[in-house]
Amino acid sequence: MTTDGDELLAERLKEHGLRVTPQRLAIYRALVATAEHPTAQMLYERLQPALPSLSQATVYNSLQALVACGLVHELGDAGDGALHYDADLSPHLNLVCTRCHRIEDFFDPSLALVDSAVNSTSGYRIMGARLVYYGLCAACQAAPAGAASTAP
Amino acid sequence: MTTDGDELLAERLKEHGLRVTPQRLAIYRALVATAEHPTAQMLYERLQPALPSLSQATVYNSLQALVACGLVHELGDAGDGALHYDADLSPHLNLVCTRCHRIEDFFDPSLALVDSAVNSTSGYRIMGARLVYYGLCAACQAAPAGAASTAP
DNA sequence: TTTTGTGCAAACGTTTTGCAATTAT
DNA sequence: ATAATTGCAAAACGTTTGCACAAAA
Repeated sequence: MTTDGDELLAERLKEHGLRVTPQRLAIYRALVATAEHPTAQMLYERLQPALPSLSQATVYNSLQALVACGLVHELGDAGDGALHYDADLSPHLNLVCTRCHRIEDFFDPSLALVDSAVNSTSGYRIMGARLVYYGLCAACQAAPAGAASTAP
Repeated sequence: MTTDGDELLAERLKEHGLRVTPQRLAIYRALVATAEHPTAQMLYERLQPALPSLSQATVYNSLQALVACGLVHELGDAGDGALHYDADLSPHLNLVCTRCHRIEDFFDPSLALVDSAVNSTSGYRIMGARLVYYGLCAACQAAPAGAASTAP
Protein backbone atom coordinates (compact mmCIF):
# COMPACT_ATOMS: atom_id res chain seq x y z
CA MET A 1 0.00 0.00 0.00
CA THR A 2 1.35 3.40 -0.88
CA THR A 3 -1.67 5.32 0.32
CA ASP A 4 -2.15 6.22 3.93
CA GLY A 5 -5.33 7.94 5.02
CA ASP A 6 -4.36 11.44 3.93
CA GLU A 7 -3.26 10.32 0.51
CA LEU A 8 -6.43 8.33 -0.01
CA LEU A 9 -8.45 11.39 0.88
CA ALA A 10 -6.52 13.62 -1.52
CA GLU A 11 -6.77 11.09 -4.30
CA ARG A 12 -10.49 10.55 -3.95
CA LEU A 13 -11.31 14.20 -3.60
CA LYS A 14 -9.38 15.02 -6.74
CA GLU A 15 -11.00 12.15 -8.58
CA HIS A 16 -14.30 13.82 -7.88
CA GLY A 17 -13.13 17.30 -8.78
CA LEU A 18 -13.12 18.42 -5.18
CA ARG A 19 -10.42 20.33 -3.38
CA VAL A 20 -8.26 19.17 -0.53
CA THR A 21 -8.82 21.54 2.36
CA PRO A 22 -7.51 21.45 5.92
CA GLN A 23 -11.09 21.20 7.18
CA ARG A 24 -11.86 18.14 5.10
CA LEU A 25 -8.62 16.58 6.13
CA ALA A 26 -9.29 17.22 9.81
CA ILE A 27 -12.83 15.87 9.60
CA TYR A 28 -11.72 12.78 7.75
CA ARG A 29 -8.88 12.15 10.19
CA ALA A 30 -11.19 12.54 13.15
CA LEU A 31 -13.57 10.05 11.61
CA VAL A 32 -10.85 7.54 10.87
CA ALA A 33 -9.38 7.91 14.35
CA THR A 34 -12.54 7.17 16.30
CA ALA A 35 -14.71 4.09 16.60
CA GLU A 36 -17.53 6.17 17.98
CA HIS A 37 -19.56 6.91 14.85
CA PRO A 38 -19.90 10.59 15.64
CA THR A 39 -22.49 13.09 14.43
CA ALA A 40 -21.70 16.37 12.67
CA GLN A 41 -22.18 18.15 15.96
CA MET A 42 -19.82 15.82 17.79
CA LEU A 43 -17.16 16.33 15.14
CA TYR A 44 -17.64 20.07 15.30
CA GLU A 45 -17.09 20.12 19.04
CA ARG A 46 -14.20 17.73 18.87
CA LEU A 47 -12.37 19.77 16.23
CA GLN A 48 -13.09 23.14 17.77
CA PRO A 49 -9.89 23.23 19.88
CA ALA A 50 -7.68 22.48 16.89
CA LEU A 51 -9.61 24.58 14.36
CA PRO A 52 -11.29 27.37 16.29
CA SER A 53 -12.55 29.01 13.11
CA LEU A 54 -14.31 25.89 11.86
CA SER A 55 -18.01 26.41 11.26
CA GLN A 56 -20.84 23.94 11.61
CA ALA A 57 -21.83 24.49 8.01
CA THR A 58 -18.40 23.36 6.90
CA VAL A 59 -18.69 20.20 8.93
CA TYR A 60 -22.01 19.38 7.28
CA ASN A 61 -20.74 20.31 3.83
CA SER A 62 -17.52 18.37 4.25
CA LEU A 63 -19.31 15.27 5.44
CA GLN A 64 -21.44 15.44 2.32
CA ALA A 65 -18.32 15.70 0.22
CA LEU A 66 -16.72 12.73 1.96
CA VAL A 67 -19.87 10.65 1.51
CA ALA A 68 -20.05 11.64 -2.15
CA CYS A 69 -16.48 10.41 -2.63
CA GLY A 70 -17.28 7.13 -0.99
CA LEU A 71 -14.77 7.78 1.79
CA VAL A 72 -17.31 7.78 4.55
CA HIS A 73 -20.65 6.13 5.20
CA GLU A 74 -23.67 7.90 6.57
CA LEU A 75 -25.17 5.70 9.25
CA GLY A 76 -28.51 7.35 9.88
CA ASP A 77 -29.60 8.27 13.33
CA ALA A 78 -29.41 6.27 16.52
CA GLY A 79 -32.57 7.49 18.16
CA ASP A 80 -31.00 10.85 18.93
CA GLY A 81 -32.26 12.56 15.78
CA ALA A 82 -28.87 13.21 14.24
CA LEU A 83 -26.95 11.46 11.50
CA HIS A 84 -23.90 9.44 12.46
CA TYR A 85 -20.88 8.84 10.24
CA ASP A 86 -18.33 6.08 9.86
CA ALA A 87 -15.04 5.90 7.98
CA ASP A 88 -14.84 2.14 8.36
CA LEU A 89 -16.05 0.91 5.00
CA SER A 90 -15.49 -2.78 5.54
CA PRO A 91 -18.66 -4.87 5.33
CA HIS A 92 -20.00 -4.95 8.85
CA LEU A 93 -23.16 -4.18 10.67
CA ASN A 94 -23.98 -1.69 13.36
CA LEU A 95 -25.49 -2.53 16.68
CA VAL A 96 -27.40 0.48 17.92
CA CYS A 97 -28.34 0.64 21.56
CA THR A 98 -31.68 2.38 21.73
CA ARG A 99 -31.10 3.32 25.33
CA CYS A 100 -27.61 4.84 25.34
CA HIS A 101 -27.46 5.66 21.59
CA ARG A 102 -24.09 4.05 21.24
CA ILE A 103 -23.18 2.33 18.00
CA GLU A 104 -20.97 -0.73 17.92
CA ASP A 105 -19.62 -2.67 14.99
CA PHE A 106 -20.33 -6.32 14.39
CA PHE A 107 -18.54 -8.60 11.97
CA ASP A 108 -19.65 -12.04 10.87
CA PRO A 109 -18.90 -14.24 7.85
CA SER A 110 -22.60 -14.54 7.04
CA LEU A 111 -22.55 -10.90 5.95
CA ALA A 112 -20.53 -11.88 2.92
CA LEU A 113 -23.32 -14.22 1.84
CA VAL A 114 -25.93 -11.51 2.04
CA ASP A 115 -23.62 -9.25 0.14
CA SER A 116 -23.18 -11.62 -2.72
CA ALA A 117 -26.87 -12.45 -2.81
CA VAL A 118 -27.77 -8.79 -3.13
CA ASN A 119 -25.11 -8.11 -5.71
CA SER A 120 -26.00 -11.04 -7.88
CA THR A 121 -29.79 -11.13 -7.74
CA SER A 122 -31.16 -7.70 -6.89
CA GLY A 123 -30.65 -6.03 -10.23
CA TYR A 124 -29.29 -2.98 -8.41
CA ARG A 125 -25.92 -1.42 -8.87
CA ILE A 126 -24.99 -1.35 -5.20
CA MET A 127 -23.12 1.70 -3.93
CA GLY A 128 -23.22 1.07 -0.23
CA ALA A 129 -25.06 -0.55 2.61
CA ARG A 130 -26.22 0.03 6.09
CA LEU A 131 -27.03 -2.93 8.24
CA VAL A 132 -28.36 -2.09 11.65
CA TYR A 133 -29.75 -4.04 14.51
CA TYR A 134 -31.51 -2.14 17.26
CA GLY A 135 -31.65 -3.29 20.82
CA LEU A 136 -30.20 -3.00 24.29
CA CYS A 137 -26.47 -3.35 24.73
CA ALA A 138 -25.15 -5.55 27.51
CA ALA A 139 -24.56 -2.58 29.80
CA CYS A 140 -28.07 -1.23 29.33
CA GLN A 141 -29.64 -4.65 29.83
CA ALA A 142 -27.83 -4.90 33.16
CA ALA A 143 -28.69 -1.39 34.31
CA PRO A 144 -32.23 -0.92 35.62
CA ALA A 145 -32.77 2.76 34.81
CA GLY A 146 -30.62 5.15 32.78
CA ALA A 147 -27.24 3.87 33.87
CA ALA A 148 -25.47 3.31 30.57
CA SER A 149 -21.71 3.67 30.82
CA THR A 150 -21.60 6.70 28.50
CA ALA A 151 -24.78 8.64 27.71
CA PRO A 152 -28.24 8.15 29.25
CA MET B 1 -55.03 -17.43 12.28
CA THR B 2 -57.94 -15.75 13.95
CA THR B 3 -56.44 -12.27 13.72
CA ASP B 4 -56.69 -10.18 10.60
CA GLY B 5 -54.86 -6.89 10.44
CA ASP B 6 -57.41 -4.85 12.35
CA GLU B 7 -57.60 -7.34 15.16
CA LEU B 8 -53.86 -7.54 15.44
CA LEU B 9 -53.72 -3.77 15.68
CA ALA B 10 -56.38 -3.65 18.40
CA GLU B 11 -54.74 -6.41 20.35
CA ARG B 12 -51.27 -4.91 20.26
CA LEU B 13 -52.42 -1.40 21.06
CA LYS B 14 -54.34 -2.63 24.09
CA GLU B 15 -51.39 -4.73 25.19
CA HIS B 16 -49.41 -1.51 25.34
CA GLY B 17 -52.15 0.46 27.08
CA LEU B 18 -52.90 2.45 23.95
CA ARG B 19 -56.33 3.15 22.50
CA VAL B 20 -57.75 2.01 19.23
CA THR B 21 -58.63 5.09 17.22
CA PRO B 22 -59.91 5.44 13.66
CA GLN B 23 -56.78 7.41 12.77
CA ARG B 24 -54.43 4.68 13.96
CA LEU B 25 -56.53 2.10 12.17
CA ALA B 26 -56.45 4.08 8.95
CA ILE B 27 -52.72 4.68 9.13
CA TYR B 28 -52.01 1.06 9.89
CA ARG B 29 -54.27 -0.14 7.08
CA ALA B 30 -52.64 2.21 4.63
CA LEU B 31 -49.25 0.92 5.64
CA VAL B 32 -50.29 -2.71 5.34
CA ALA B 33 -51.92 -2.08 1.98
CA THR B 34 -48.94 -0.53 0.24
CA ALA B 35 -45.53 -1.87 -0.69
CA GLU B 36 -44.24 1.65 -1.09
CA HIS B 37 -42.71 2.31 2.33
CA PRO B 38 -44.32 5.73 2.65
CA THR B 39 -43.27 8.68 4.79
CA ALA B 40 -45.51 10.43 7.32
CA GLN B 41 -46.15 13.12 4.76
CA MET B 42 -47.13 10.61 2.09
CA LEU B 43 -49.53 8.90 4.46
CA TYR B 44 -51.02 12.22 5.44
CA GLU B 45 -51.71 13.13 1.83
CA ARG B 46 -52.97 9.69 1.00
CA LEU B 47 -55.45 9.63 3.88
CA GLN B 48 -56.62 13.21 3.45
CA PRO B 49 -59.52 12.33 1.11
CA ALA B 50 -60.89 9.72 3.51
CA LEU B 51 -60.15 11.62 6.74
CA PRO B 52 -60.21 15.31 5.88
CA SER B 53 -59.79 16.31 9.52
CA LEU B 54 -56.63 14.26 10.01
CA SER B 55 -53.68 16.33 11.15
CA GLN B 56 -50.02 15.85 10.41
CA ALA B 57 -49.23 15.68 14.12
CA THR B 58 -51.55 12.71 14.46
CA VAL B 59 -49.81 10.92 11.64
CA TYR B 60 -46.45 11.42 13.33
CA ASN B 61 -47.81 10.49 16.74
CA SER B 62 -49.63 7.44 15.45
CA LEU B 63 -46.59 6.17 13.62
CA GLN B 64 -44.65 6.43 16.85
CA ALA B 65 -47.35 4.46 18.60
CA LEU B 66 -47.32 1.77 15.92
CA VAL B 67 -43.54 1.50 16.09
CA ALA B 68 -43.67 1.31 19.88
CA CYS B 69 -46.11 -1.61 19.61
CA GLY B 70 -43.84 -3.38 17.19
CA LEU B 71 -46.49 -3.28 14.47
CA VAL B 72 -44.46 -1.18 12.10
CA HIS B 73 -40.80 -0.65 11.39
CA GLU B 74 -39.16 2.71 10.92
CA LEU B 75 -36.93 2.50 7.87
CA GLY B 76 -34.93 5.72 8.10
CA ASP B 77 -34.65 8.01 5.14
CA ALA B 78 -34.04 7.22 1.51
CA GLY B 79 -32.04 10.26 0.56
CA ASP B 80 -35.14 12.45 0.69
CA GLY B 81 -34.65 13.49 4.31
CA ALA B 82 -37.81 11.89 5.63
CA LEU B 83 -38.45 8.72 7.59
CA HIS B 84 -40.10 5.84 5.78
CA TYR B 85 -42.27 3.18 7.39
CA ASP B 86 -43.03 -0.45 6.71
CA ALA B 87 -45.66 -2.81 8.08
CA ASP B 88 -43.93 -5.84 6.62
CA LEU B 89 -42.08 -7.25 9.60
CA SER B 90 -40.69 -10.35 7.99
CA PRO B 91 -36.90 -10.49 7.91
CA HIS B 92 -35.91 -8.84 4.67
CA LEU B 93 -33.73 -6.05 3.53
CA ASN B 94 -34.50 -2.85 1.70
CA LEU B 95 -33.00 -1.81 -1.57
CA VAL B 96 -32.99 1.97 -1.71
CA CYS B 97 -32.54 3.64 -5.05
CA THR B 98 -30.55 6.78 -4.40
CA ARG B 99 -31.78 8.31 -7.63
CA CYS B 100 -35.55 7.78 -7.50
CA HIS B 101 -35.82 7.26 -3.72
CA ARG B 102 -37.89 4.16 -4.15
CA ILE B 103 -37.55 1.37 -1.62
CA GLU B 104 -37.88 -2.27 -2.62
CA ASP B 105 -37.86 -5.38 -0.50
CA PHE B 106 -35.35 -8.16 -0.91
CA PHE B 107 -35.56 -11.61 0.59
CA ASP B 108 -32.80 -14.16 0.81
CA PRO B 109 -32.12 -17.17 3.04
CA SER B 110 -28.72 -15.78 4.03
CA LEU B 111 -30.50 -13.16 6.09
CA ALA B 112 -31.52 -15.81 8.57
CA LEU B 113 -27.86 -16.61 9.17
CA VAL B 114 -27.01 -13.03 9.95
CA ASP B 115 -29.97 -12.88 12.22
CA SER B 116 -28.92 -15.85 14.26
CA ALA B 117 -25.30 -14.67 14.38
CA VAL B 118 -26.35 -11.32 15.79
CA ASN B 119 -28.76 -12.84 18.25
CA SER B 120 -26.32 -15.41 19.54
CA THR B 121 -23.03 -13.52 19.64
CA SER B 122 -23.65 -9.79 19.91
CA GLY B 123 -24.63 -9.66 23.54
CA TYR B 124 -27.48 -7.33 22.61
CA ARG B 125 -31.13 -7.92 23.29
CA ILE B 126 -32.29 -7.28 19.73
CA MET B 127 -35.54 -5.38 19.28
CA GLY B 128 -35.48 -4.74 15.56
CA ALA B 129 -33.35 -4.38 12.50
CA ARG B 130 -32.92 -2.38 9.41
CA LEU B 131 -30.90 -3.76 6.58
CA VAL B 132 -30.44 -1.43 3.66
CA TYR B 133 -28.46 -1.50 0.48
CA TYR B 134 -28.11 1.72 -1.46
CA GLY B 135 -27.65 1.88 -5.17
CA LEU B 136 -29.28 2.41 -8.52
CA CYS B 137 -32.34 0.38 -9.39
CA ALA B 138 -32.56 -1.27 -12.80
CA ALA B 139 -34.72 1.53 -14.17
CA CYS B 140 -32.34 4.27 -13.02
CA GLN B 141 -29.30 2.41 -14.33
CA ALA B 142 -30.94 2.28 -17.73
CA ALA B 143 -32.05 5.92 -17.73
CA PRO B 144 -29.32 8.47 -18.51
CA ALA B 145 -30.70 11.47 -16.61
CA GLY B 146 -33.67 11.70 -14.24
CA ALA B 147 -35.98 9.25 -15.94
CA ALA B 148 -37.00 6.93 -13.11
CA SER B 149 -40.34 5.25 -13.68
CA THR B 150 -41.98 6.96 -10.69
CA ALA B 151 -40.30 9.92 -8.99
CA PRO B 152 -37.16 11.74 -10.17
C1' DT C 1 -66.29 9.63 34.18
C1' DT C 2 -61.67 9.60 33.52
C1' DT C 3 -57.92 9.34 30.85
C1' DT C 4 -55.94 9.21 26.30
C1' DG C 5 -55.80 10.98 21.62
C1' DT C 6 -56.76 14.54 18.30
C1' DG C 7 -56.05 18.81 15.84
C1' DC C 8 -54.09 23.19 15.48
C1' DA C 9 -50.23 26.14 15.55
C1' DA C 10 -46.12 27.31 17.37
C1' DA C 11 -41.53 25.44 18.74
C1' DC C 12 -37.54 22.53 18.20
C1' DG C 13 -33.08 20.85 16.48
C1' DT C 14 -30.70 19.28 12.54
C1' DT C 15 -29.35 20.36 8.24
C1' DT C 16 -29.07 23.47 4.20
C1' DT C 17 -28.40 27.77 1.82
C1' DG C 18 -27.05 32.85 0.25
C1' DC C 19 -23.41 35.67 0.22
C1' DA C 20 -18.84 37.99 0.84
C1' DA C 21 -14.23 36.84 2.04
C1' DT C 22 -10.74 33.32 1.65
C1' DT C 23 -8.01 29.74 -0.34
C1' DA C 24 -6.67 25.68 -3.26
C1' DT C 25 -5.46 24.86 -7.77
C1' DA D 1 -6.09 34.06 -11.99
C1' DT D 2 -10.04 31.64 -11.23
C1' DA D 3 -13.21 28.80 -9.51
C1' DA D 4 -14.30 26.19 -5.34
C1' DT D 5 -14.69 26.41 -0.26
C1' DT D 6 -15.13 28.62 3.97
C1' DG D 7 -17.61 30.99 7.66
C1' DC D 8 -21.41 33.44 9.24
C1' DA D 9 -26.19 34.04 9.86
C1' DA D 10 -30.58 33.18 8.46
C1' DA D 11 -33.72 29.94 6.43
C1' DA D 12 -35.67 25.49 5.54
C1' DC D 13 -37.11 21.14 6.58
C1' DG D 14 -39.09 17.17 9.06
C1' DT D 15 -40.59 16.28 13.43
C1' DT D 16 -42.23 17.23 18.21
C1' DT D 17 -44.87 19.59 21.65
C1' DG D 18 -48.51 22.54 24.49
C1' DC D 19 -52.99 23.12 24.97
C1' DA D 20 -58.24 22.91 24.53
C1' DC D 21 -61.65 19.93 22.58
C1' DA D 22 -63.25 15.34 21.42
C1' DA D 23 -63.49 10.58 22.01
C1' DA D 24 -62.24 5.83 23.77
C1' DA D 25 -62.25 3.08 27.85
